[in-house]
Amino acid sequence: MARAATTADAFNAIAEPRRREIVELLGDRELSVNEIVGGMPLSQPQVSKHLHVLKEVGVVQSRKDGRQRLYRLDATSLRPIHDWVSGFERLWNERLDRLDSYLDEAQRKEMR
Amino acid sequence: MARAATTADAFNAIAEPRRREIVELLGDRELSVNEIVGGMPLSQPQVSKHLHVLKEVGVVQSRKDGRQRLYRLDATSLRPIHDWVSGFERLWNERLDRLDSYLDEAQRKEMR
DNA sequence: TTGACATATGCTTATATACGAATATATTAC
DNA sequence: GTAATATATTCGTATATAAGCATATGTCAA
Repeated sequence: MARAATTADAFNAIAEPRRREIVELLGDRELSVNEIVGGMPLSQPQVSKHLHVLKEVGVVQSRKDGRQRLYRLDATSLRPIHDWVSGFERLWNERLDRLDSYLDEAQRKEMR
Repeated sequence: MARAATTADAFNAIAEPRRREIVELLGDRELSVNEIVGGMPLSQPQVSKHLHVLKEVGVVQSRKDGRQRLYRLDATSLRPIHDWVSGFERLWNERLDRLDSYLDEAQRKEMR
């Protein structure tokens, strides 16, 4: 089996640095494709392709406006990622980390 | 050019669902390879390979213990992901979202 | 040393990119 | 209709998996 498709979920779509850049640009406001192209060193076709991927996983939405197509971020799609990572947040808190180490050690001793 | 390597950074390493499962298992405590294998429907070689990827990006660390090799999560490696996604957290807060829409609209009108 | 156990590595295959370049498809203006 | 602008799609290529299977490496025990 090959690697999961970039369109499999937001995790995969966002793994690509360029797509994260695009998401960042859209964090401020709705943008046309060309505005995005102007904001990063990437060709128009590449931007369109990345937008396609982002749209397929629901990270962005688009609407027509004349001959432009305006894209905007749908931040709720990023929430699963946030939730998943947040589950480990306490582990990188120094104070709790020390407590954890203590508890882990105690648990390990107990299991012997 | 091909897709970025899974070992490029934590974003790419974590895009793989199986690797996220492994990370979740390690969230509780240090585990041996076989303990991980027992905790998910994956062969030992596959688990070892996934652990290799996770280790290369610093998501896990390992130490020898007799003929076992114990892996543990280094949660700080997940922090960049948390930080990046958190930057958009306010956007999925309903109340603030409405305010944003208002401000965006006002800004767009202003720019015409 | 031999054997059993734990883990890592090598090989093959099917598949999916990301980019570049060219081209196709709208949509508006003249 | 024609040209110009904005965006999407197609094609070719180099590259990188993830899984399955076999096998190598390492470590302890008798």
